[in-house]
Amino acid sequence: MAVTIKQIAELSGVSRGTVDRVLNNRGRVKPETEKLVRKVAKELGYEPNMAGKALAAIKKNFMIGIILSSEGNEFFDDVISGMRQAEREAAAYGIQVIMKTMKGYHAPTQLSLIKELEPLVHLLILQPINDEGIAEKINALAERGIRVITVNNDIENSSRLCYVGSDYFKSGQTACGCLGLLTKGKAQVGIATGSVKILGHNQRILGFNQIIKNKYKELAIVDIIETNDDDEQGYEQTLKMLREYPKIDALYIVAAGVAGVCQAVLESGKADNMDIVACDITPAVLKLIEKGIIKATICQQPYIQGYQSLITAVEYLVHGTVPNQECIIINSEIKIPENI
Amino acid sequence: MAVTIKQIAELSGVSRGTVDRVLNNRGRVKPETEKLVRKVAKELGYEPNMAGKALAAIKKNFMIGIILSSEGNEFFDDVISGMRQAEREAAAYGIQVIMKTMKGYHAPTQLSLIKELEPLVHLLILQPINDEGIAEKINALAERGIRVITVNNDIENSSRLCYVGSDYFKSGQTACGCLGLLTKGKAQVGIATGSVKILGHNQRILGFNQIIKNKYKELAIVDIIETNDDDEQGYEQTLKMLREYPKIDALYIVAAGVAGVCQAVLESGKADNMDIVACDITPAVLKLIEKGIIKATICQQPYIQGYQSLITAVEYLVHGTVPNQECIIINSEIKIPENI
DNA sequence: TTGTATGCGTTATCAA
DNA sequence: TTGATAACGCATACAA
Repeated sequence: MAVTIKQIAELSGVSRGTVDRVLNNRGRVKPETEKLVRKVAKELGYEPNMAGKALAAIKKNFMIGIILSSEGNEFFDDVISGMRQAEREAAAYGIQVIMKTMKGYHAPTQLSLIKELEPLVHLLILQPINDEGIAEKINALAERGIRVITVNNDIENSSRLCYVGSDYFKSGQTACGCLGLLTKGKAQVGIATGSVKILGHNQRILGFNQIIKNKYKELAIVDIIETNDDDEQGYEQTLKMLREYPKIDALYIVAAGVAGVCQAVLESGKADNMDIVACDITPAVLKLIEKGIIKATICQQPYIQGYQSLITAVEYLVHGTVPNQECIIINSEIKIPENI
Repeated sequence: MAVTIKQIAELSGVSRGTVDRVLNNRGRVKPETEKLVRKVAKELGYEPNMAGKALAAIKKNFMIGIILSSEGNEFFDDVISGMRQAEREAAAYGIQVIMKTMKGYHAPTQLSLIKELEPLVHLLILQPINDEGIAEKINALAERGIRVITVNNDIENSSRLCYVGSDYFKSGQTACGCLGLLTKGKAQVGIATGSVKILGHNQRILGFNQIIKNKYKELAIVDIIETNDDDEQGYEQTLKMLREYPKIDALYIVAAGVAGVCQAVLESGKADNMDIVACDITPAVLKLIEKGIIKATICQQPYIQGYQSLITAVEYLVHGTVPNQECIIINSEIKIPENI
């Protein structure tokens, strides 16, 4: 039988209320009493019961806000599925969830969504735009007692409670590891990134580069183009790159626009001698994987990201659990046709 | 606000007890009353509150038994860690866990452990030995109301509640996919299995073979040896195989004995021209991966297996949740040095 | 500074 | 066949 507050109260010769005040540091307790209660609690090895806490938490009517730049980006479908699952579990605590979505990365738009949710919620899950104003807003919210959990992207210099998402640097390292194995460590590599303005994309390229430097010294990056996450641009830029550097025999596609990039490879007649590694797994990528055009893709488990971010929020509100790492890193997985 | 039994009772003009009897099919309710209550519950969209159930479950003093052939097999260290984590969470329901371990795969030993736990537990998590007597015992337990969850290995023709573990066939497919990419689809492959008597090992080889047949037709399996999960035997057998078939330039190591197998490869001076894919990630495998001797390993996420099996048990006991698939498959992950 | 009473939602027991 | 009531463990408003 697990130890309860009631037992501690009886053994200490005080009331349950007093034990509660001691164990939750609410003050208004005589020092000697406090000492005694703590001693008894420790001796018995008291661990608070989660079900009891959960039930009591219902009365607090917690509300969690979510803001995602998910519109028109199918990557987030799975993130949202994960959040929906976590939302069902949160119902046990009487916690409600309110989600706002936006399109693109316009900081003022995100700011106004934050202001909309601010008066309603006790905690905010945010896929932050990398902008000074957003960082400041996160800090301001924290001072008002509304903590922010960043999801999918992190934001530096802010007092967010934690970050839940992938390690972009490691994702890039993994991509390079795959390409190294595929090419026996010898290739002329072209990189198709989304945008040099997006932190995550750059971090992936940095990781990729680091492995080249330390391990695969005969992989050479000969060009980097930007797709702006767009198939059209990916197509045009890739065609140009392949014309300009005909020796390219490997590609690392860092972000979206994958279908366009691969279209260009096919039309250049180079598909047979090109090792391509991509990121994530949209329906478009899936097709290209199955056809063998893309050899491997590094996936960041969007469902888990969504699920874990909301569960972390619930734990914080209900049990006061602060995540023990500041960054909850969701592993990146290597996917090939056989393990999809 | 979520709907509660109390609200249903008020709106139906009956007591909470009656609502409980209806919704949990306990009988002893007048048909008309039952109909009314069900109607009201449906209209309000009633969903039972998990925290409430959890709290009430404490009084039942549930006990879960676990039996693992884990002694001397470090693969299970992570399985057990996952179980320990789930055990902490089970404490919220007042559920206790009792674990028995054994060494090797002697069915009578396992049977006697089952008999030891039988009078104590409400559910059993078992890593079953593939034996007729064990299957029968599982069925007998089910009839007495003690359901069994198989973990890591499944057992056919039994009334187990569900299986939690990897898909060995798919693991083999994935291994072949990796080897296909590494060798550009052309290689003479040697296979080092654990034992042809162990179901999981055979299923991996079947999966491997299926991908050869359907996709990589120029991969040829030239020999299969048994390590019996032992480094010594792995070493001897591999040496022999490499002498006999000097053309072998790829290896699929299906089970343990990895260090021995690789030692033989190194001593034959063939390491530089040998693409090796292994399974799981023990400290020995880790070293070989980091040295580049093993190019990739297919891991079955032991921690998740342990965690998920116990969580599934808890859900079943507390909420009566029967898993919606008969097999809860834990994904196999491809690991290379960069994503470990 | 401390104790008491009540409620959170579900389940079980006992009485009617 | 039903209803009333008391747990389960924790949190808190209010009384003392």
